[in-house]
Order: sequence, then C-alpha cells, then structure tokens
Amino acid sequence: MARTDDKRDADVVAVTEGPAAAAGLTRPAGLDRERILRAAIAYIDAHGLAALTMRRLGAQLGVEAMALYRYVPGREDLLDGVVDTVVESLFDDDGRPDDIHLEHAGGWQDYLVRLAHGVRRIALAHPAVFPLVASRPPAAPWVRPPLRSLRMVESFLASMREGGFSDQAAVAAYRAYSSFLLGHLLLEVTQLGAQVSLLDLPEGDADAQRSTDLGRYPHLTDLEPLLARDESAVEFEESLENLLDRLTRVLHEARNSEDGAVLDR
Amino acid sequence: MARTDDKRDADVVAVTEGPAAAAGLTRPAGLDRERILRAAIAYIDAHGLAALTMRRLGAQLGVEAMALYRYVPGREDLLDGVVDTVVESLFDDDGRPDDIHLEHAGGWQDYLVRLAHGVRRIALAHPAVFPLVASRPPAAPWVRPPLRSLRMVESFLASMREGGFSDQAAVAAYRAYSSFLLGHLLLEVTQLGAQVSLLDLPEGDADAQRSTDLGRYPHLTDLEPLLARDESAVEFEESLENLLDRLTRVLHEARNSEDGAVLDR
DNA sequence: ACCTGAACACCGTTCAAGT
DNA sequence: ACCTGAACACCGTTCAAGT
Repeated sequence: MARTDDKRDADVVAVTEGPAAAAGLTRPAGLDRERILRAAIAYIDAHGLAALTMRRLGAQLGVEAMALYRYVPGREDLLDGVVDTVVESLFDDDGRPDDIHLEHAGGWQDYLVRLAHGVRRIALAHPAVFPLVASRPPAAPWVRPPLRSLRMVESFLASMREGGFSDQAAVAAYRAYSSFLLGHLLLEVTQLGAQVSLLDLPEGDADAQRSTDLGRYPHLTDLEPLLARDESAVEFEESLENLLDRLTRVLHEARNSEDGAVLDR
Repeated sequence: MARTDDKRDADVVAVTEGPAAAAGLTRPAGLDRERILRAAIAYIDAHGLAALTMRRLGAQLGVEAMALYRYVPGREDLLDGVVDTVVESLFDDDGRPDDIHLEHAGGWQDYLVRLAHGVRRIALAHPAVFPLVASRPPAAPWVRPPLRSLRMVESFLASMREGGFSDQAAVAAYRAYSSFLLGHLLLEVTQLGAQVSLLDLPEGDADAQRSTDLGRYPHLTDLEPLLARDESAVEFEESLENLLDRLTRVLHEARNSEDGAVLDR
C-alpha cells in the first residue's frame, strides 16, 4: 500500500545545514557513511523501521542499493550505526542553548536530570528509532545493563563517583536509572507509534479497535477516560524525582553509618 | 548460517502434554492456529526472532508455508498471536503449584508481587519473545501505557481499587508499575540475549568485543568487575519493594488528608 | 575509486489446481 | 476441506563489469 510512483522524493537529504553545499560536488554523489546513516534515520522517522530496505535507502540517496555496501558492511551494521548516531547526538550540542554539555557541573542530581531530559528529547524526536536502542545487542555486553553508549556509561559513573557514591552505589544507581529511563521512554514511544499506526497502517478499521468488547472489562471501561489521558511528561518528572530522592537517601545513609555493609568483594 | 540440513527436527511440537496424542490423528497434520502459535514460540526460543519465517515455520510443522495462511492472516498477525499467547500464559496456571491464580486474595501488595514474579518468569522463559511485547502495537491503543493484555490491565485495576486506591491513584499505579516491569525485564532479557549472541552469531570474534579500547573510559575500566556482575534478581526485588513502598505511602497520604487534590476532572 | 547490472538465494503472499 | 505448485514482487548480498 501507499504507492508513491507519482512523486519522486529523492531529496530528503537536501535538508542539511548548507555549509558543504556550496562546495559544489556534494549534490548527487558524495556518498559517505555518515550521510547514509543520517538518511537512514530520516527514512525510519518518516516511514517506520520495517520500511527501511537497502534498496529504498539507496534510491533515497539517488544510488543503487549495492553502492551502500562500500560504506556499510550490511543492514544489521547499518542499524547499529543508526542507534549509535542517535544516542551520541546527546553529546554534540545540536543547537540546544540550555542544557549544553552533559558535564557534571551542577552536581550529580542536576546531571541526572539533564541526562534524563536529553535522552527523552532524542527518544521523542525519533520514536521509530528508539525501540532499536533496547533491542540491538550492546557494544560492551559485559556491562549490565548494556546501553550501547560506553561514553554515556562512563559519563554517568564519573558523575556519581564525584558526587560521593561508592563504587557499588554508583553501579546500583546506574542500573536503577537506566531501567527507569528505558521503561518509561519505551512505553511513551510505543504510545506515539500506536496513535500513528491507527491512522496509518490498518487504513480504515479504526472501529475494529474500539469494537473490542469491553463488556468483560468493567474496570477498564470505567476508567477509560483516565487511562486515555496522556500524562507521560508529568509521570516522567515524578518518577525521576522519586528516583533521585531514593539515591539521595542511599547516599546519606551510607555516609552516616560509615561501614561497607553493602556487598561483599 | 547454522545449516541443519543433516538433521530433520520436525518434532519440536511433540513436547505437548499427551492427552490428545492418544486420539491417533494428530501426528503429522491436524494443523491448528494454537499449534502454529506454539510452534512459532518454540522456534523463536530456539533460533531467535529474525530466523522465524513462514517457510521455516511451515517446514517445522511438516507442511508448506502456504498452508499456514488458512489459520493465520499473515506474519504480522502471527507475531501478535505469539505475544498474546505468551502474555496470557500468565493466567492458565501451567503447573505452578505456588503462586496459583492471580487473584487478589492476599491484598493488592501481595497481588503486585505475584504478578511481577509471574511476568518475570515468562520473560525469562522466552527471552527472545519478550521484546515483542514492547514493540508490537497494543490491543487497545487508548490505554496508556498499552500492555496488549486487557485482561491483565483489568485484573490490575480491580486489585488496586479493592485495595482502596482512588481512580486516579489506581491508574497512576498502573503506569508506574508497568514501566518499571517493562524496563527492568527488557534490560534483563537483553543481557541474556547478549550473552548468547556472543557465543552464537559472530562465530569467533569474541575478542573484538573485548578489544574495544577502554582506555578512554577509566571509570568503566575501573568498575568493570562490579558492572559485569549479574544482580538482576536482587535489583528486581529491591525496585519492586521500593515501588510498593511508594504506592503504600500514596495510599495512606490520600486516606489521611481526605480531599481529592490529586487531579482535576 | 566508485558505482552498476545481473545474478543468487531467500522472503511474504496469492491463487488456481490438486486430493 | 485442506494442502500444494507455481508464480509475483520483493528482499539482502556478491561480484564481475563498467566508467
């Protein structure tokens, strides 16, 4: 479905900044791993992950699919690259004036808040890409949980240690924090996708969804208006605050009773 | 890769209980939506999601791929069925003597603990299937977050209301609980997959992973032994307990100050 | 050096045909 | 009624060939 034979839209990538455009030779060719990755992200954002094929991505770049293999070993590696690009975009301050670099200037609590908001921002900016973050095998599998961005893990651990967390507490904090972030954002992003796919994919059986007989589910029926409300942003802030409170408590308790009864080794 | 031409293993489904096996006619044919779904789950567990194709699933069942379309509208629908089957397996007590039915007998706290353990059990039993739970579009998209099992949402809401939670508090609890559960289990399951894929997919470049130069990541290097420890089970219990404490606090606060300053509407 | 054409082995899915 | 064969449009990927 959704044929687009009538309209050639091979200029999605033309939405670049413009500095290299004046060079003169970067228009149709100038293939490049980074350009391919950016095009892939744009394509996934526009058409969904399932729609991204090597052939279509090639066409989008004005080239045959086979040309991509000069710069990318294969489709799986391409997806890894997409995830890495999106995650790393946290660090190159792309025009965000406020929460500039993710340094640990304002203390660990401020850092965790800024990091959470940063990750949420990229998740909402690329809702169709974000699930990949959770499903791709990690860069360093021995890190539990593995987050694919070692740079982010490193930055996290540094902040917590600077903030006075013991080694064990820093690692425990990393785990609690990353599972909170992943869980919340994945659900939020799935919601976005669900709303879209209702108007998009099934093409007209939106009532088939509503006709799910809720007769057997009185509480669900009853609470539908509350359940349907989108409180994601508020809940995100509340959960984040709660997590910070918990971590702060752990830190203070450890300071008062100055023995290491946390874990062995 | 991983050719298995030498061994015909079309009897994966033969691991059924045995009552209908005595009927005599269920051996090679007897195709059936439920049988197909069970075979699909077994296949994903054994070979991963990416390896599941209609053709291979057909072969597994001793049939051409095209025969499956009599019982399943297509691959996407098949995957939905797989998710639903796995999630609903929570409710048919499949030989678990202890945490029997998910009724709200022991109060809502006991219920939440049993539900969490039940979901964790099926996640760990089908680690390759579980990510689908998070990525498939939900049955009722207007439920936020959408969990694909309306029965589970209904059961959850009933328990909380019985426990004295207001409508708003019950819905808020549902959201906090489901995002905790999803986040934790997804990370845990990803870890499992990462360990497996190291020995499985790349076929010998396990050192390529370790050779990721950690020189630029001093904290990571430093904390490697702690980060590599699998404390999933403990962390799961702790996070769950913490969530329950929080919910209990909310409930009591609401009882003491008997006004509804929670939300508007 | 960089891209293409043709080819290979595989997909999901349809449908007329077999039994 | 239930399954198959052949076919269609599409995949990812390889590789010799073009420029």
